[in-house]
Amino acid sequence: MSWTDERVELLKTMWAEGKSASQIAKELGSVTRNAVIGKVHRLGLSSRTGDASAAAPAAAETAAPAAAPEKAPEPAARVEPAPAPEPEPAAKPEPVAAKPAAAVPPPTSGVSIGVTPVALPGRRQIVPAGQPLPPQPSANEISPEALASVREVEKTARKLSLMELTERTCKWPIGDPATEEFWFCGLPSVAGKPYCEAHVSVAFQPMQARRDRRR
DNA sequence: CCCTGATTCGC
DNA sequence: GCGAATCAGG
Repeated sequence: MSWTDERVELLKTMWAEGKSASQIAKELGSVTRNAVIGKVHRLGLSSRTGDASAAAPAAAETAAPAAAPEKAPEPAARVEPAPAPEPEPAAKPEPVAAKPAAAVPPPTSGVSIGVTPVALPGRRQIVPAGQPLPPQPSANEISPEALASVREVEKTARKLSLMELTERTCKWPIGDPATEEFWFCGLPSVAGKPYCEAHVSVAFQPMQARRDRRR
């Protein structure tokens, strides 16, 4: 495929929104990030001046490709890009589940039939900061053995922050989101899944096994 | 290692 | 004009 007018327009838009060359390449398809960068330069919009308002959302997109604000009205042309508000997990009142909506809860689609996601840690409802924490995966949902083995694996977690998550890192939350003791597993994720081997095994369980364990 | 954008240069 | 290869950096 080549640089049709529409594709160029898309490129311009996305670039202005602050998306990375690789993201743009992925969305356009049939082009590499190199091609995108090359085009960007030839178009002379490399300095990314058009509009800095959307620069921040782009970062979050790496971890949560779900939905990002497409455009925000910018009153006046800003010369300096607005500094990106850095989401500090422990400082943010919001629960983890609010942001990586696509990351934390197990995917409801793309999962093979007969397998169902189990209750996850941070995901209940909106829990105000300072409130009692949502329980970690409870023992009645996950077998003691599996739980123990996961705890072991978690000792080797990479302890990534929200911003450090990529498509290939395990997005399982570990610890208390309201404190410094919070991070994401970060170990290599299983291809196509949001979690590493260990966490996939607790997140996705055969319906049969799960039913049998219920009280 | 994962990723970023910038540059070069043969096509 | 195009984009792979490469560079420089986080």
